[in-house]
Amino acid sequence: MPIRLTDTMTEVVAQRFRLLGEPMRLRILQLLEEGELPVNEIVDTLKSSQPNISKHLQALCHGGLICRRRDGLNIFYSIADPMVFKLCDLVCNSATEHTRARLAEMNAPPAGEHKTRRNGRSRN
Amino acid sequence: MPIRLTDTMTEVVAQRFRLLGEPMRLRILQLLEEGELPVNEIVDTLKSSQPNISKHLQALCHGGLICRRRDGLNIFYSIADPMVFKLCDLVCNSATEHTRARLAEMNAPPAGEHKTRRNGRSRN
DNA sequence: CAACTATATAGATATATAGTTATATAGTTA
DNA sequence: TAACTATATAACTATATATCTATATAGTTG
Repeated sequence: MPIRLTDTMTEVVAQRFRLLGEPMRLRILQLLEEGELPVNEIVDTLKSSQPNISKHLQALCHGGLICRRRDGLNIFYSIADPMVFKLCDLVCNSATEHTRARLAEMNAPPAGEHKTRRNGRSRN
Repeated sequence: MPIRLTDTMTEVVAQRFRLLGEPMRLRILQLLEEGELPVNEIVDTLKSSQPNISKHLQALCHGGLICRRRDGLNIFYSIADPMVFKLCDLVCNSATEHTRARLAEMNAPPAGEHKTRRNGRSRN
């Protein structure tokens, strides 16, 4: 079957990946992995502006990756979907391997791509 | 431990997620899941311009998610790292669940929160 | 109530990038 | 060689968004 996902679902999945495609948001998620935190602590730890952190928190919250709880003046954010860490591990391992392979390439001479003879069009 | 990833590694991981955060690239990956394909078939199937597809293919190739092989005039691309499908499945399931939860929220009255009853807040 | 604190939002700017059209490159075939 | 084909790249436009500053909102405390 050619299509695994509908167009709509593809958009949704892409949207989620994009949510994870920002270093600052990844840092926030890593921070929250230890447990819930109020905004000001995240701001202090990550050394960014409060509005910026708030915006990223909104984005993550809206995307369902974290959730919020109010306690007095503080808003505590926490991980809503631990799946993100599985994702990060997968990507991290894969990226590491890719980098290692590239380094190996640079050490070993490329030796030329073996040119295969053409075998007509591949209509399947 | 507060920090799971170094700053550099966080950037690398974010970069990879961003690579997956584009519907067109996800469609390309889904297409290639069936097997290697030359550029022109991808262009025909996805109904985008050839330069656009080529650019996305370059990005995916550079990121190590797909690899290329020349055969005569054709360049065949194929999946280099099947991990992407694990990622997609994870995200897909998580997103589906999130959507389902939201729908349930809309049906059930929001009795959970303490004092949020003064007026119907449209935002969430 | 006013003053204060914590967080959210609005508006502006700058950068990244998806898509376009036009052209270049590489390989093939006459 | 020139003509042709498949793919890549360049230059541009338009859109998205990360970050900033300033301000608004919500809750607390005097």
